[in-house]
Amino acid sequence: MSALKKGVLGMSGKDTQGEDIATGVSLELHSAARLLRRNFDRRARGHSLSGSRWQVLWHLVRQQGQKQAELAECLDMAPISLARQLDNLQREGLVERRPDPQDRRCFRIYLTGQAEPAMALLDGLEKETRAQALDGFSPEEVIQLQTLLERLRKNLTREEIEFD
Amino acid sequence: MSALKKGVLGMSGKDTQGEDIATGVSLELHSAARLLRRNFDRRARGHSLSGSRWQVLWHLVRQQGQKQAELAECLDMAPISLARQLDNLQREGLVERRPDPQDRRCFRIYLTGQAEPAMALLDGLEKETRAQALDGFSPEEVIQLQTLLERLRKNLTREEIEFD
DNA sequence: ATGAAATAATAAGCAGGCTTATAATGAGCG
DNA sequence: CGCTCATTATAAGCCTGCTTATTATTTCAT
Repeated sequence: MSALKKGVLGMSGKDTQGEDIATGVSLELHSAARLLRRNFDRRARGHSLSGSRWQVLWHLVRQQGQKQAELAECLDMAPISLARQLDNLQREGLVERRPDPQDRRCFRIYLTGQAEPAMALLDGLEKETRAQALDGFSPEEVIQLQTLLERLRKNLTREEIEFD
Repeated sequence: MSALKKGVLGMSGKDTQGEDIATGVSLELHSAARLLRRNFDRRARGHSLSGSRWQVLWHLVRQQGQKQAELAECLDMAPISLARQLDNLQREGLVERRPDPQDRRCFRIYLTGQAEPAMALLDGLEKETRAQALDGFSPEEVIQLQTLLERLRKNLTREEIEFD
């Protein structure tokens, strides 16, 4: 059964218990993400904001002027999904689509002045949620988690490209 | 600014850089979960299955006979969300709702015989996705990730209860 | 015993993500 | 030039999850 080259799955073959534990990673990841989002969204709802809006704005604060396709890739999100988020953000006056003079197909995305107070609020809410989620974590553990997740994410995005 | 009791957020106050890194945990978690789901769902789509179906079935293989509310709590999911999943799974003949003789309000959830081959297939797909996601991870790192996520999840579910 | 409060499942309707398909524009090559 | 192919944004429609509201039943306190 070539248990040798299994690598990560190396625990397989021993018993089902080992596999169950490994499988748990997928489930934990899902649950954790869902709970995090729910927690954040509950805080943000009153202000007619949300986690997904925050995610987009957070990136824009750090990098404006990208076209939608670029921005979507940075956010690991399908372009159409981002487009709808931008529709909403634009309607609420937080974001601006500026036509690109070089290429009439695309828009460049910028924050408006109104985005600043909204971001201040959202950053606060995110901090609260994060503090709850990471209660009892040492700073090293936070970095550890962050690093592991980053590697996982890169493994999966790399895979996306190879898929084509 | 009482930077002392900040705990996890202890890096704040120094500079924005530290906060950005900490904030990244939320974003990474979201992205990782989304990519994982997308990867799995792409594999499963051809068989008219999905990650969310797998999640429910996976739990049922290990514990049958729970009522929906109990099952939903195990899965960190709102009861109504589970209900709709069960509707689908039932329609496809993978799951059964049996009335509880003691309490006519609730059903007990069981797998049918048809569930077994579907689970074999899904477990295989999940293994593939997981292998990609965790490529390059040592077994210890997988455990680490799993453990950190579990703690995070528990922090957030504990919080849910306190919310009431 | 009975009426009020809790609990189980579901319905209605929204938000966010994805796939697939389309229209418009740009790029490249004959 | 002109034709094909790639790319940008969007539309239509599905899946999954949530909140809030409803109905049926149970529990419990009086």
